[in-house]
Amino acid sequence: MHPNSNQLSHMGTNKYYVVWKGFAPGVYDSWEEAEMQVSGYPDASYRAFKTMEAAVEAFREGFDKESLIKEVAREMERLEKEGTVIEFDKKKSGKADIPKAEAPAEAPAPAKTTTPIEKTTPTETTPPVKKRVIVQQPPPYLVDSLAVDAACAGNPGPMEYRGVLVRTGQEIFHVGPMEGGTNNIGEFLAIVHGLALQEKQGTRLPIYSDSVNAQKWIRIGICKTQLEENEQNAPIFDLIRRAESWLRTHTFRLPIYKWETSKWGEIPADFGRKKH
RNA sequence: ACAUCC
DNA sequence: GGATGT
Ligand SMILES: [Mg+2]
Ligand SMILES: [Mg+2]
Repeated sequence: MHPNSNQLSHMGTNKYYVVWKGFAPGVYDSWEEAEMQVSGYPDASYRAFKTMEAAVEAFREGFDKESLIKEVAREMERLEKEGTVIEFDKKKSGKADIPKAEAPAEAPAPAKTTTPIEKTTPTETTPPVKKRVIVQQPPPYLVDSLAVDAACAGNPGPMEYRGVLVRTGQEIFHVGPMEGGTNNIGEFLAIVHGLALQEKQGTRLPIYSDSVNAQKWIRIGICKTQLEENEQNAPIFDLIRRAESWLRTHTFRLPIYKWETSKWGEIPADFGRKKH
């Protein structure tokens, strides 16, 4: 469901758009602005509000309350259908066999409110009267960074990986699909590719990966996969050897950080094809 | 258990 | 539900 941007296109829009998860979370007063922050962002979270006050308040909550409520409602319905009895009584409960209900989903912790960011320095092209960005939270991660991720259709299965600029979502590299890889091989190769490419380009963006496993393999300089080589996946093993060799023969390194998926949502390089 | 991939 | 990994 997308807010409609067509109607009343003249004389400025009257809605306010909260972006909780997007390239630059904040409150925007035009769908065009908001859309730039959410389109192409995995699991983007955003909603339109009628007034700036409502929007700012909702943004400060740190998450989309509306969708959380709907989630909880769906869960209640599901439990009801299963015949699960939810017990709201306090400590004292003499009743013997009441099936235990799952704890209701907890509200995510509100985004940490750190110092308000200075507005992106207005250029001459910025409309002077009306600020377009009403509220802007600095994201908890480094925006000047490269995000990498891998995917495979089955594990093992056809494997691919890519890297994107966190700031813009722009894809910097994309390899595959290649037959018969594992998730972990892909996550490993993605990081090495990010390092090698940046050395070649002369850039030094820190790298985000959501794979603790791959980060460890980078540290030890070895792809410790248990997958066995065969004819089908030979090209992947070729790549692995090249990657390990690169790590051995180059001292060039960059900070590699854990992308905290549970707090920040899917890494921007995600392929967005998980179930659910 | 944690982190991922389907 | 199943696989890859520490
Ligand atoms: Mg990943
Ligand atoms: Mg992913």
